[in-house]
Amino acid sequence: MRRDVFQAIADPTRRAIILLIAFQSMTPNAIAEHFDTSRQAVSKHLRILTECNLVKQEQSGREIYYQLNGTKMKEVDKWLEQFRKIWEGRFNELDNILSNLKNKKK
Amino acid sequence: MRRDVFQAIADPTRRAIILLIAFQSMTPNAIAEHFDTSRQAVSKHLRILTECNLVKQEQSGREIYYQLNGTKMKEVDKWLEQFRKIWEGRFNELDNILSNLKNKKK
DNA sequence: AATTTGCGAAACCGAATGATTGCGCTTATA
DNA sequence: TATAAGCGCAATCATTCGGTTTCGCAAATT
Repeated sequence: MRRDVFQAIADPTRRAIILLIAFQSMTPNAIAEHFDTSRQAVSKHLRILTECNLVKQEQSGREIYYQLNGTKMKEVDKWLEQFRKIWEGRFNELDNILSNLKNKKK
Repeated sequence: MRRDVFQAIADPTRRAIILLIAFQSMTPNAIAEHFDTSRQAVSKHLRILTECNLVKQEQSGREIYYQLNGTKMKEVDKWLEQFRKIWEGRFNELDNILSNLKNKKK
């Protein structure tokens, strides 16, 4: 069973849950109310999110509050960092320079 | 068939392919040499990456060079942006302040 | 002209995924 | 104390996923 952040955020419902509890921890029931699936389905998502440390839980009586572990999200950002140079246009600029040189040659 | 960036980068092989062609476009055969899977399997991955616009192709005779579309990666970054505040520690600092207040009360 | 090379598409297969349903446990409420 | 509420877990099921194998086609090579 693969359990990494990338697989966790692949599911749209899971991304919605992450967003939902990002700034306020919530119980499974409260989360489930925001979607048209069962509480058990949400519970399963929360288990996956917990298993890859994207989410922490805090028990309070019979209720369990789930909270986002923001730090873990950094992993995705770290991976993305490798490509940031590309989309920030530096490589496009390089392309332009090369094209210009080509054109001058003609 | 869901075809979005998040689902595309969920697979580790696909992430490796993305990294591989990020700075130099490559043919399916050349890519396949870097993994222990068949060219056809790589082709399937490239199809998925193409379908969600993460990858562009350029034909040259019978060879097809695949190239990363860096811009598309921005979508992930954009989604991540929502959480950046959290892991950058501002919320953790808030937590610390609250804990300190609690301790002082005791 | 015959053969090899590079490629995508289709058929197939076992494993994983996401959802539902039924269950049992613990905690709160009547 | 009996009942209800909140939760996780296990079984089940249809669907998707990632891989291989086989095939056909166009472009190179001989």
